Amino acid sequence: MNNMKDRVTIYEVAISSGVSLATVSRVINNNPNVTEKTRKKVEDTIARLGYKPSRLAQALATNKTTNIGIVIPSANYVYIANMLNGMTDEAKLRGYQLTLFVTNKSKEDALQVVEKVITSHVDGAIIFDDELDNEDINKLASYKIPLVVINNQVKGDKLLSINFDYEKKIKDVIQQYFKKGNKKMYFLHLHHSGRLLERIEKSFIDAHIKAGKNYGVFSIEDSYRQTYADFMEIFKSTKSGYFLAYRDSLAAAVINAAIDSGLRVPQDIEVLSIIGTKYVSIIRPQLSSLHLDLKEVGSKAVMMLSGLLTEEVKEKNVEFESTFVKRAS
Amino acid sequence: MNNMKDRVTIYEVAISSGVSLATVSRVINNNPNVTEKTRKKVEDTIARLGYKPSRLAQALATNKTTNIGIVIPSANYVYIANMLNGMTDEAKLRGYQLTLFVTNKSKEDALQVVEKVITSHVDGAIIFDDELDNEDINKLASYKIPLVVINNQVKGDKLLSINFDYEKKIKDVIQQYFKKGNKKMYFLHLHHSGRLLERIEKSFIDAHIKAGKNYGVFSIEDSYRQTYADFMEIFKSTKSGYFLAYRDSLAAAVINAAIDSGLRVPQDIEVLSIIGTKYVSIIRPQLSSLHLDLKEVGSKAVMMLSGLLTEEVKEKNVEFESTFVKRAS
DNA sequence: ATTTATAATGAAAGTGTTTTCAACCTAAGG
DNA sequence: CCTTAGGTTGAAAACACTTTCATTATAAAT
Repeated sequence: MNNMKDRVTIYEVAISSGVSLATVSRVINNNPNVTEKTRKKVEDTIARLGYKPSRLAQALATNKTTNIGIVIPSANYVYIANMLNGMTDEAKLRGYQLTLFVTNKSKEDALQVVEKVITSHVDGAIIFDDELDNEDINKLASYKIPLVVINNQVKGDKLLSINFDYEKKIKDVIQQYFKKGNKKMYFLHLHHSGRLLERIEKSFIDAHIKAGKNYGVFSIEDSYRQTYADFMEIFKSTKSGYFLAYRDSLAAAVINAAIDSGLRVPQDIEVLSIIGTKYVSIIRPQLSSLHLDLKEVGSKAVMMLSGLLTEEVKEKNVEFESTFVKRAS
Repeated sequence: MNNMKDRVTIYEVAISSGVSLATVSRVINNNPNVTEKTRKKVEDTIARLGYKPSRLAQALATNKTTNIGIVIPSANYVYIANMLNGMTDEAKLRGYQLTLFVTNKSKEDALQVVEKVITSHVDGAIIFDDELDNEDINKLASYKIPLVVINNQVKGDKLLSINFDYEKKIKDVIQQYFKKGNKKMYFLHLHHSGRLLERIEKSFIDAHIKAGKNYGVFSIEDSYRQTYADFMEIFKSTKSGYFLAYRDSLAAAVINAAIDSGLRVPQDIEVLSIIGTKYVSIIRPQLSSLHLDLKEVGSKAVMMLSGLLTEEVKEKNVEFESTFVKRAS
């Protein structure tokens, strides 16, 4: 049995149902200017032949691909997976496909990604990656690619943005802590973590300077294993402190190292994970975190982009508010 | 300053450099049959005009998109994120883009996804989703879409496959346990978890029947929170057991519930996470698991598909071997 | 029955490339 | 100096659609 199908084209459908290409096209696109009779006829032969329009040819003709590009540093982070989850759901609802572009946190790759996005003919793109700077994003914009930019401080006339209030919230948390807490606070500085974290770090430092308080910064690798090892070392001498880490896996490294060093959480060591995923409550002791519904962010981003594409922009900038959730750490 | 660019076409490049479309095309595609002189001339005007070939038009003309479709149940699982990570890296290396198709574990969505993959003109697809059955996959194959199928028992002439040895390994683990362990074993049955888990469950049950041993099955939701709640209840009466859970977040639910119920791990309660991600060693007590490098699986899948596309198939079926890693649970 | 307005249809051009084939040019060989 | 072979080039068709505009068919109005 040879049921291999050669792609059937609109041309064959037209011939086979005795109408013109234009009419078939109208049927496909639900154009009302077709008699019920011919519509039925065409639909029948479409079904009989198993015709499926080529999105490629449609895209070329209409200059719309129904593809949207997603620019992220990597697919491997849980918080990004959460966001992707929201995006895929919303995209499916609205008939878009998602194409992934990952920068791997490298400037070189980021430049490549910009080129790829331009030549890929996406209808628009969502950028959640602060490896892309003003120049990159303006380049995309100059190619008339509608953009939603998440948590990246770039400016631009046409672009929509979503921002988080991490910097502000961190400041609040710190202020609050100054009143009651007594441990020295430490910020975990990550290399190549992007400008969001830099801004948060600045926020952290500013708050301390303003209050005339002492603080510490540890530089760590973006690796649970390495951070755990580092802190096993650190906790040989440092016996107390309040540690602010970017993600829950890094915060978990601190917490686990503390406990494995015989320190008590939160009596001796306190830990805050800035970006919390569902693992904050799986890890024991449970991690305090700034909670944000990343899935919601993802679907919001797609909604906004979709609005931009259909020229029904409702909000140009939305800010997501995170909430500080105090857990056992 | 208006630096908005209208897309410059190959036509304009041809005019502007005084050659034909064909020649420009040759330059773009590194066709050797072009004199250095004209090549230089064309390349200069390409640079000057900022011309970028339209991948859409190229795709239509060549019937190649350099896009590959990735079919997954959801982007939200860590093990899938790991695999995606391997895929994006390998795809970048080989010049492919990844387009996501998620089925949401619904048969209806799966059918839609099949249609979308067909009309999307991907060069090939990687399927890691056992919501797609023989019929679906044969349909894709009948449209001549090169396929790599991961952990899905479908048969097919042209398709490449990657499989895991979970069923066999589970059997081994159980046999081993029969020799030394004394707790009753329980399998955590997930609704809508797909046929992979069903096969593993069958493997589990078979092993017990064969050995004439007693076993238990708990039906759970695919949710950490719910599973945790369920087991807080279960542990009021059940005070010991060896629990096999599909993913680490579910295994963690059991372990946390056990500990929060005052039971000891592993003295009273033992837990095995079948699919382990990096969280198995973050969670305390650390989870025993079957270890598999999912990132590697992802890149292997892309390599294989890439081979299929360039007609250099080396392996038709590869089996990834998982290793049982005994940790503190 | 004739005119008029409107709805349905088709021809053809447009979308931005690649590719085939014929034509052309150049340099080598006689 | 002429022929020939080989490498370079361009014209035009092909890819699978959409869309505009002109034409034809249909129904309504006189």
